[in-house]
Amino acid sequence: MRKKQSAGGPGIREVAKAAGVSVATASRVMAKADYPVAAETRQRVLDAARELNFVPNALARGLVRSKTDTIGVIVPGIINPYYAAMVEAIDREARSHGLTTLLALTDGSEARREEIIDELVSRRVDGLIVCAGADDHRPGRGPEALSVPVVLIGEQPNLGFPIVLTDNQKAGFEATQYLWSLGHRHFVYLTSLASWHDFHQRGQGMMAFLKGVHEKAEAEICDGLFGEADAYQRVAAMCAAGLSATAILASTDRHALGALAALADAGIKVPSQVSVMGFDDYITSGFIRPALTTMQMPAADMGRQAVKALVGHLDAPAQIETIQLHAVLIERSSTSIAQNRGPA
Amino acid sequence: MRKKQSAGGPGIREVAKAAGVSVATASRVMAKADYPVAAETRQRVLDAARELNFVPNALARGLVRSKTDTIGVIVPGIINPYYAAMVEAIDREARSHGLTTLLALTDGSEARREEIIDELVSRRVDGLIVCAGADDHRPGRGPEALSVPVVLIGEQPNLGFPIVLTDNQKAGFEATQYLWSLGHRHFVYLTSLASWHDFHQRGQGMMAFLKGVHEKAEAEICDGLFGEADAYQRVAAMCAAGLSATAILASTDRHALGALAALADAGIKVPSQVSVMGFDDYITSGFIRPALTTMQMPAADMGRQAVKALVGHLDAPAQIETIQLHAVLIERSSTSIAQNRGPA
DNA sequence: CTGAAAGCGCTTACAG
DNA sequence: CTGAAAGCGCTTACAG
Repeated sequence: MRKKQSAGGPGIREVAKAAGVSVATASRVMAKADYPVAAETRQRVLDAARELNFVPNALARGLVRSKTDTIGVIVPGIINPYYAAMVEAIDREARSHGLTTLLALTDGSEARREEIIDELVSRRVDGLIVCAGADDHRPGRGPEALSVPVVLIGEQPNLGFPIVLTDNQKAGFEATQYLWSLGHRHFVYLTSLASWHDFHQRGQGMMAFLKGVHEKAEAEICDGLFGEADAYQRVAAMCAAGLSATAILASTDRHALGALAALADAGIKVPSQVSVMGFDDYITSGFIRPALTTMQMPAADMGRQAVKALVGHLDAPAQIETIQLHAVLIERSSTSIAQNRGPA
Repeated sequence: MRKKQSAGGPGIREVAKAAGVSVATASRVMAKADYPVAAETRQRVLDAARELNFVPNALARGLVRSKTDTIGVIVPGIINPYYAAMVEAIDREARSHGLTTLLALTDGSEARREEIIDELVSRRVDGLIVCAGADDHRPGRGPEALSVPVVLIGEQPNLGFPIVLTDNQKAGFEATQYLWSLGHRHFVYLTSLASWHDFHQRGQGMMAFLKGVHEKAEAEICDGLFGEADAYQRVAAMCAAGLSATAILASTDRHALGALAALADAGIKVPSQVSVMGFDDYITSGFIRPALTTMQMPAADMGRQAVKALVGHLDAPAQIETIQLHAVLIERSSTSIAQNRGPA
């Protein structure tokens, strides 16, 4: 490379020249607000930079500093409002720490996830937040194989990193306990596959509760459901065959929505004939009728906690910790006739 | 800086040394799959790289190439499924062109948007996709002030860039035409502020249609609504005061959802007493009961088109073009009693 | 097919 | 408070 590139606008050298200072001084003014530089000199540099419309090259800066002030965030996707809320919270929290978020989507593929990690590491992110896919099983690389600090969100096989979790089992336990307190003794649990950690653990919580009661209870597992449409069809089929359960617990509001539609189309009244309950509390859930009772999962909070943990690690390599959060029961009219009105 | 940094894993120099070749050759093997290198030499480099767990430094690479194979994507947020779908589509399309997406969120602030542009330019993205906020008014910088190619998505004041648009006015026109064909003559349009371009134009389309009919029609604008809750309260108030309109057109499914809840709580039957229709077609909309008739906006398609336009510009500075897409009417049971069953 | 060397645009000890 | 210069880790004309 023997000749100067002209692309990319003015560099700090042009700014220095225009201000009549060395590039070292120009750099100090531009990059370190508190570095002692004579006020008048500083102003000249600032003026020159503005004049030339100077935008510093973060690539060069990152290269020499071995630090980019960025964190990589890996999620399966953002169509799912659960991850969308998580990502927005991460972005805000990161920004408040002076960090820029680099978001990457895996589409739920573990292979893609590993590619993405390399991609992000090659861009020299200062840290990584990896959000679990629904059924991540292949462990990723451990701390020794990765050159950046990592914080995990959600159940996943990677051991040895700090991790932020919501107690899904407890949430399932409490949801069932609530339905039980309403008098329900026959349950259906709508779920996807046992490999989907969160959903599976919610189901485990249900079973744990039912195992602890000293009264006869029935619970059917209806699995293999992936979206609203699956849930709709399976519940419609149950209704056609004669639904004997009085409570449907859905592993996510998405399944609950499909179930509610199927029940409505079959002429079954909710909650007087059947109660329905979900997990997540999507914005939608409070505005459908009947409004959906649900266990609100703290997606945004998980995101925030993960950033805080990561920033902690960046400042000083900290202990491997597990941060445990909890779901909150939001009671609405799909389970309780006392809650039949109001906007949410 | 007098001493070597040890951070960041092995560099290409270590790989070259381990393979017994020059860094030039190592670089060629790692970065240019088609560059003529002796097969055996190539293999030695590849082996050494794997052995050392070499992850190339994208910062250094970008610095020397003046090219990062990244595009910056600026959106207000991703909680809104409209933008979430757009961003996912952009990410996939970009990846298929070998580009990585850098996503940044403005929270709807024009000031943040401009900061973000600088941030992204400083990271030397190869191009930028700027998705309009609901009421972006302050024009951003034009092509002459920006050193990267830009493609816009959605109505916004920036002139001089290629732009991908959906014809909101036509969508509003067609929605109204459809409701009219069902016999409705008295309409309410639920919207936010006149400054929200998309919503405003949908309303303009409604008015345009009504202006063209030779029969008496009434249309009320109900504005200042921002979410489901606002729509709920306003429609609830209308119901309490005696609703005289027979058709409610909501500028977004979110408003429609609030309206449906208010109508349900007021005991007003949809669609037999009042028809409700929205825009966007969120996944939810097909599963609520009554299922929501809506104008499906091609968010994903807009994203894909924007990437294609941007890639075109990258390859060869192209013409300033406007790509116009269209909404699709999805008829469901909230307007038509013929459509009262089924999963979607 | 391969290598030596310049250079991308910054930051930062080091030396005033 | 300021500057000269080395160096971050790559890529790429140039010259074999």
